[in-house]
Amino acid sequence: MSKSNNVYKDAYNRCLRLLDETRSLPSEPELGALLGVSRTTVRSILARMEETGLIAWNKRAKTVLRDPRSDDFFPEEETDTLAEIIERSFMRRLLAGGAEAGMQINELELAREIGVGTTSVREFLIRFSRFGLIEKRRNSHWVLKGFTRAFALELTEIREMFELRSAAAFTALPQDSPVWGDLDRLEEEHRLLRREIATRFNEFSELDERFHRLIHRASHNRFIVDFYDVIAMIFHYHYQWNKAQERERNEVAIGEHLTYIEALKSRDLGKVDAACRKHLKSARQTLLTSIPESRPSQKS
Amino acid sequence: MSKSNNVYKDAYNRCLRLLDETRSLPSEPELGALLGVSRTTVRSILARMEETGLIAWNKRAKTVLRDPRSDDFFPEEETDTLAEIIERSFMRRLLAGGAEAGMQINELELAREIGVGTTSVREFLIRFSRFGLIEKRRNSHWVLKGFTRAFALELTEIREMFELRSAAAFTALPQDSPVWGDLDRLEEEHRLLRREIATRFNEFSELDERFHRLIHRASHNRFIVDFYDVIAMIFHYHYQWNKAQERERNEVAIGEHLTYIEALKSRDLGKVDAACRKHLKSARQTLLTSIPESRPSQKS
DNA sequence: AAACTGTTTTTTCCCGATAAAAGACATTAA
DNA sequence: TTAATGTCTTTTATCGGGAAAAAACAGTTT
Repeated sequence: MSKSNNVYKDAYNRCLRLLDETRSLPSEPELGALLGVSRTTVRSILARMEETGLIAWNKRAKTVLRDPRSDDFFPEEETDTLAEIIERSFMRRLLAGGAEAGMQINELELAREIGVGTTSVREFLIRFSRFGLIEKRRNSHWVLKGFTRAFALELTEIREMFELRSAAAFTALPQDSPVWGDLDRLEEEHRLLRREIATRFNEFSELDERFHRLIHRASHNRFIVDFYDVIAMIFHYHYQWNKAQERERNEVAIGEHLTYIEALKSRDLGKVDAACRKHLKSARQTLLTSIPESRPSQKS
Repeated sequence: MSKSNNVYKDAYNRCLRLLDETRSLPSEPELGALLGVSRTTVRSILARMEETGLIAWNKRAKTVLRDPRSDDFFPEEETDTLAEIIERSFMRRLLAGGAEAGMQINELELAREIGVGTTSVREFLIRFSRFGLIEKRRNSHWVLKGFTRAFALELTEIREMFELRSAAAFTALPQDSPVWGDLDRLEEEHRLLRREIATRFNEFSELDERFHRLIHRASHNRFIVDFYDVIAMIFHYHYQWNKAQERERNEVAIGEHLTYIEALKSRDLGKVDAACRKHLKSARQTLLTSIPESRPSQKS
């Protein structure tokens, strides 16, 4: 067993949802493009759909025979990539306490615990290292630096630097740039979400990420754009971790975003700067309050 | 053959150089700390040194019997880590032309060409990806983004942002901080190098890196400090690539560094800002001129 | 009893192998 | 003659295994 077929399973599930909408499926290359997989995988999917009586498949004709039932779907947990599985396990350990800074990370132990090969764990750790939470000792183990107050401050310092610059670049974008349309749509989504905040408040984090990524992209700088991955990762887990006053926090953030959007649309640099600073300051505050204050270290 | 013993060979060579200086070697743990390896490796080294008649080894007594000859050393190329070997091969390909942006990178082919396993190549590519020169397509190959003008501009934009901030932080450091001593020593080295610039101009790049790292460290921000790895990597290969007017360029840079150091010591923020800006501007210029202007693309 | 040496266990690093997935080539239908 | 399908080849993702190196443990020496 060398490679799981999660790509196939995930694409299969997504393809099932497509079945509801049409009477017949498009061509193999088209389906591949739609699902983001190769034709090889598309054909495996079609083969199984034929087998389970979902479609009749003869060359170009792929007729839908029946609606998918819930037991046609592969279980959710089988559709995750190994990287996702490892990241989740790792972050659970990291956030579930008992993860003191300085603690060493054992590849073999992690691999055994998660039930995967060491290679995958190694690759994960290498990829993960750019988030600044772990560090490698030459020819030796990894060291946990910890999700500390210092980390949050360093992270937000860069974030503020980058976002202020991106926001300024944003206002300088020509009127016919498609970003203005994107911004209008995001604004609309914000207004919608605010109206239904009572029930949909947990949808904010996804909207938040799309909004900030749009702004960062205006920098046209790959290092700034890529850095948002670090922020997104931290906030992703932060949102899962810190549920205190989630509704209120998100409501406030939506308001700040709308002010920020207005400022961007006015193209008034002073206003943009102020709105951006204000929002980032409160974002930093929320992040900081969610960090469990570690006992003051006995000595330097 | 699963793992080369380059750690042992490299440490052995370094240990040989130690032999010149003393009549007897220190304890095993001490030697390990000195060479940065474990006791296991130290003992392998001692075992071989005894075998080749370099030392007499009996428990604590490790007496030097003769001076090492040049054929006692392991060949240089056997002391490199796999990661170094792969990086060098990869960068040679990248800089030796024929590496158009958009070209796809084949792990298997790279591994075969360099004569290493695919795992090592994969790990290298993952580590290397943070430099922003390559990018991974999900479930598929890597894509070369190319060492282009755009890359250099994006890199230097961040560099300038980070260094200006670090330099400002530097001036705010208390008088009793050890960095002022470090700075004095670096200044002395600069003066020395300037005096002997005619013969030692190629030693500048190493001094340059130490100087800028010292400044970046003052930011106390891991993301800023880590980003210098990207700059160092690019400049490392840039120095090997672009030898045009190396002496002149380095002489100018030394002058700029000295002004910059004076400014830091004066703790006058305005002066620091000006000196830093001036130096970074000329550094950017040198980098830009070394980039082969690619033919304007036929169409978007 | 502190610091060393001798020995054993564990972990890291790296390869080769294999199934999944992508990609290329050949063939056929509209 | 274009765009699909059918078939074959190559590449990627992942595992298990084994040597190098680190780390832990036990026994000695000063």
